[in-house]
Amino acid sequence: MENICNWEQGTLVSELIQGLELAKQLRLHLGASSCVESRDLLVQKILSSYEKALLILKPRGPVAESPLTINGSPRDIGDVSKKRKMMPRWRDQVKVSSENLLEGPHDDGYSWRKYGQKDILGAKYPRSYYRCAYRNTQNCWATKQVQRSDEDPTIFHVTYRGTHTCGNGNQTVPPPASPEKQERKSNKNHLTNNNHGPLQSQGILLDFRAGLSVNTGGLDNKEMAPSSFPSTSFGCLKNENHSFSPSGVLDYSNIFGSFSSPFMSPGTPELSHFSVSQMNFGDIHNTKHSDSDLAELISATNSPIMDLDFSLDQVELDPNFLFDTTEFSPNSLFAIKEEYW
DNA sequence: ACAATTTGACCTGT
DNA sequence: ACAGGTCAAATTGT
Repeated sequence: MENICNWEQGTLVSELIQGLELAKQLRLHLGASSCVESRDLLVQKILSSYEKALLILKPRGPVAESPLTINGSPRDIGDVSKKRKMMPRWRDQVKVSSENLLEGPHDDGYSWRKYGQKDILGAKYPRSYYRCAYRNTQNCWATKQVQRSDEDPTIFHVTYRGTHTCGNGNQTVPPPASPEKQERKSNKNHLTNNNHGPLQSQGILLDFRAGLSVNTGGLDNKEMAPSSFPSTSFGCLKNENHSFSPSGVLDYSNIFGSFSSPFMSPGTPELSHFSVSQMNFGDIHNTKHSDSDLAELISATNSPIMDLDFSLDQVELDPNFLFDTTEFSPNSLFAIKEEYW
C-alpha cells in the first residue's frame, strides 16, 4: 500500500513534469515545420498528462493488489488463482519489420522465460506463455502471452498480466545475460524472432496497460514473439525525441501514453518508424476475453481519458517502469503499425 | 554443468 | 466437458 501511495506521488509529479516538457515540445513544434499530427499528438499528450495527474488526485477505489508473496508449494492454486484474477491485463499488438527481426529482437526491458505453449482453439498459431525471469529470485509475477495473428502472421498479439515488481526492466544498457541469451537463442533457432527480449516494452506498456495495442510483426517461423515492444511513438516525431528524458529519469514516452503511447526513439532514425497502434479494436474482437477485459480495452480505446481512468484506477502500475528510460537498440527497429495512420 | 526451452500432463474456470 | 493456463520433467543449447 505504501508503495502504491509513493508510487502515485511519483507518478503525479511525473505527469506534471511531463506535461511541462510536452508543452515545451509543443512550443518548439509551433516554431518549426513539424507536421500537424505531431502537434496534435503533443496536445493530446499534454492533456492526458494533466488528466492523469487529476485522476491521481481524485479519491479512488481499491487498487489492484500487488503480486503476492510466494509461498511454498508451486501449486498453491488458491492464491495463484486469486492473484491471477487481480492482475491487471492489457494487450498489445506489435509488428516488427523483417529486418528487425533478423537483426534481433527488441526488448521491452524485461527478461522473460517461456514456460509454456498451447494450441488455441480456432487459432492457427499456438500461444506462448512467458513469465518474468526473476519470478523466483525477485518474486516478480509479471507474465505475458504472445500469439501470432491469424490474419496477419507478421503481427503478434501480446497480452501482459501483472506488473513487474522486479527492478529489472528497461535496461538501457546491455542487459544482463538473460536477455541477450534469449535473443541469441531465438535467432539461432529460427532466424528470427524477436522474442521476448529483454528490452521489450513492457515498461512502457505498463504505462498504458490500459489496453494499448501495438503490432509487432515477426518473421519468425515460430511464433516467438516479440513480446512486448515499446510501442509507440508519435507519428511524426522523429528526431525530436532526443530531448526527452534527458536525464534518463523519466521516460516521457511512457507517459504520453495511455493513449498513444509514444515512445521515443532513442535517437535512431529507424525508430521513427515506430508508431503506436492504439487500440486495435479488430484485435479485441478477435480474442477471447472476459467482459471486463473487453470493457477495459474499449474504454481505453475510446478515449484517452477513459484510458487513463482505467490505467490509473484499476491498475497498479509498476513503480519501476515509469522512471526507467527505455532505450531501444538501434538494431531493433521495428515498425509499428499505427491504426489511425 | 548450468540455463533456457519444449512439451505433455495437470489444474482451474466456464 | 472443454479450453486456457501452468507446472515440471525432458530436451536442447551455451
